[in-house]
Amino acid sequence: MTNLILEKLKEKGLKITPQRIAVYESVLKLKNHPTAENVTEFIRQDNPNVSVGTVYKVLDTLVKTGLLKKIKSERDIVRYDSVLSNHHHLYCSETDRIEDYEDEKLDEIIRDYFKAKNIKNFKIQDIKLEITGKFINN
Amino acid sequence: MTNLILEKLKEKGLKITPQRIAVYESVLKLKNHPTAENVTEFIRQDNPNVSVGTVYKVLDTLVKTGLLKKIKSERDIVRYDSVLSNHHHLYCSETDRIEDYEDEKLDEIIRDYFKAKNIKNFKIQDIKLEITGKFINN
DNA sequence: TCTTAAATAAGAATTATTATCTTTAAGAAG
DNA sequence: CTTCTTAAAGATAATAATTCTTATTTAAGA
Repeated sequence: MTNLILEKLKEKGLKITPQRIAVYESVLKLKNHPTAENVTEFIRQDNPNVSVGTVYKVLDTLVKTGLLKKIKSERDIVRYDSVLSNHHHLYCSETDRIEDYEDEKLDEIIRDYFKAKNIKNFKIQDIKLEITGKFINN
Repeated sequence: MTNLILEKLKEKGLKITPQRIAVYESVLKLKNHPTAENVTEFIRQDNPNVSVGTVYKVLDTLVKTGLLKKIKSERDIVRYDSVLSNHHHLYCSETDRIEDYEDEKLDEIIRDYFKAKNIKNFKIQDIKLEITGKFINN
């Protein structure tokens, strides 16, 4: 895994630092779209001396270079996503659980729909569905 | 307009106060999905003595009673929407502009799609599109 | 190995929001 | 209309998430 991370960082022309490796790795490992706090906590298990500011800065760098994405949430916490392929999110209406949802067929339907119907004054770059509801049986 | 506001507040069983009227009115008037700060600023033009805390509290009350909605944004600011009918949002990738986008036909297509395809372990309550891109010529 | 720009640590500062506590006033009851 | 009760507002302290600042350290190329 570390090799992959090193490669990705290099690919983006980023200086390789232990902090960057640790932050990137933890977002990859932590499944439920971690917050900056989640990441800090996780990293500090092995590496107690990383500073919070650094975590924020690294996360920001990774988002800017496209290695991570931010997730929209109605609360005031920003969460991060390491899945870069196009996908949507299932939001639980009762907890803060967020799951990925991939659906190529749906993407195609929507893409086609907007290809036919042009929105005036707006050039679409990306379309994401936020699907709110309840997780059942789980 | 004030009559409509009074009616709505009464309908929800809320005590009629000048602050509630002012907050509600300003979200209706301010088109671009205002933040709590936008609302406070706007209100204080006429009514310099409303406190910030009250604005937050009133906004919260209006959201809880269903007269307003919160809008998701990746930044740490919460924004409010007075349009209650089902609609989506166009997000500008370069500024913080957010516009409403209504499209019944699209809603129907998506609704039908999910009626056919069941997501396991998840009961859908609501689906919103966040359409990111650039506003042109404007 | 040396140099230098870039990254990190530590903690102060800022921003958005919430909580607390006292005062005020809306609206019901008489 | 006046009084009473209680919810709402005001002021401000507290908290939470994030950003900024400055001094120090370090990665990586010369």
